Amino acid sequence: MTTPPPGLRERKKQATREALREAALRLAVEHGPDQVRVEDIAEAAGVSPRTYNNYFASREQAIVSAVSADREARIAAAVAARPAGVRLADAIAEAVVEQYTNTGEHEHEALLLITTRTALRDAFLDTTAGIEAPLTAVIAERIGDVGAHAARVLAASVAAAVRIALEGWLQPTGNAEAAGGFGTGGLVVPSGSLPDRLRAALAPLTPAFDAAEQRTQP
Amino acid sequence: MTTPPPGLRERKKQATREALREAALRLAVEHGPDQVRVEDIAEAAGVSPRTYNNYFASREQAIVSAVSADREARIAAAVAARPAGVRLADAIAEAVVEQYTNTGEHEHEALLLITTRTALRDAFLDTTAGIEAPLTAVIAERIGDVGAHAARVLAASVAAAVRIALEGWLQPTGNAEAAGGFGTGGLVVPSGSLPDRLRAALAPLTPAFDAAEQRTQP
DNA sequence: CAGACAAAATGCGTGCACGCAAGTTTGCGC
DNA sequence: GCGCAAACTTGCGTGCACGCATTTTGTCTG
Repeated sequence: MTTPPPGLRERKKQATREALREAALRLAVEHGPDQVRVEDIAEAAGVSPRTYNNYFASREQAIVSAVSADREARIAAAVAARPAGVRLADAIAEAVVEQYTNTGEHEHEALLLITTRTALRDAFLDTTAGIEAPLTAVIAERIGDVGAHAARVLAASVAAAVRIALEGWLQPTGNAEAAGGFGTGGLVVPSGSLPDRLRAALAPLTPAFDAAEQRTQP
Repeated sequence: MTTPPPGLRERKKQATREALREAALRLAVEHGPDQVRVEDIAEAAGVSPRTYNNYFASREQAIVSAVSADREARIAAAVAARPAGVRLADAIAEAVVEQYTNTGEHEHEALLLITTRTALRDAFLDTTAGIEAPLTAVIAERIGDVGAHAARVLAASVAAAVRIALEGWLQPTGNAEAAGGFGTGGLVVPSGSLPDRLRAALAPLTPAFDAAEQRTQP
């Protein structure tokens, strides 16, 4: 289940993908997100515009993917790396926080950019959906095949929680009427760091994980 | 907090929206989903193509919205209608099942259509996101303001679960390798009715709701 | 009722996503 | 090495989403 030897074909493909990522982000930072056309990105990466669209389904996706890279796979690996003794809920929370905390200098600059445009923000939030599949796998491994459904649902819930945490974190200035049709009541956390937000968002799901875990190892 | 008297303006707007919905679905059924251009839908509804895009952000959204209509608001109302005695998790599960079960003749025809195109299927699944906000409101009302965060997360989890249930239900034929990188283990529910799927998807979240509910009413 | 004001409809222009049908490269067995 | 099949790239054409400026249409007030 390891990488056999990645042939030339695959390596070239990854190189192109990386070139597009890098070009997209760099141009967006240099000239502003709205002043960059797909044509420019493709040219900077040395491919045709049509090829660009074989790699990314939207302009925003390319820019954002330079930041999110392949966090998806790393989260699953981070969960699997935790000793089997710790509670599943804790293992996941720690892994998630860990993977969303490596804010390199380079990335921080990009995040500021993302905050400025709603389309970019949305694209970034959509990347959380990518962690569902890997998470489903590791969760299912813990709670056994009888909980295959549950694994899927729990993974999706985690993704949703992470999304919510990021959503609030990327909010430039605090605003009200965010929840659903009525003010949030007035006493929500004003801002908070990203790790705190992530932990807070994941906390409500803990009981569900505990229950799922206990059902298999009584 | 009731509807004062909805002016002519608002009524016309809803009429236009309804006309677009109806036209989109009808034309899609008649000529096939791919043979219908936005221009056709707009013309059938008696508005300009540009106006069409003021109501719907994509062609698929218009078609799908004829089915999903405003299930969002109805789900929240259905939850609120349950007596305060029943467990929150049960109230939500019942309300969700109830709202996704009224398969009118007309709707069933549309669902078959949706199954045939991936783009339509995705658009339909995306409608589940719309129930988050109303659900957040009703959940928050039950568990109090201290659980404002939790309400948001739980609502999103419910939406995710519903999405998963619908996803599986719309699958034309059973296929493997659906979960995350490895076979589902072999013993998942082959098909099942929609209500069953919904209940099964929501079940893993029950402990989380119980915990949230107890924290406020010990 | 007239005139001001807000909201929605419309026309136009631009960039984009993507299907399709070549053309080109890579991998592989002989 | 040779040639073939699959994978990837590219050009082209079409329909679409959406910003902007303008016109039309409710709505409110004196």
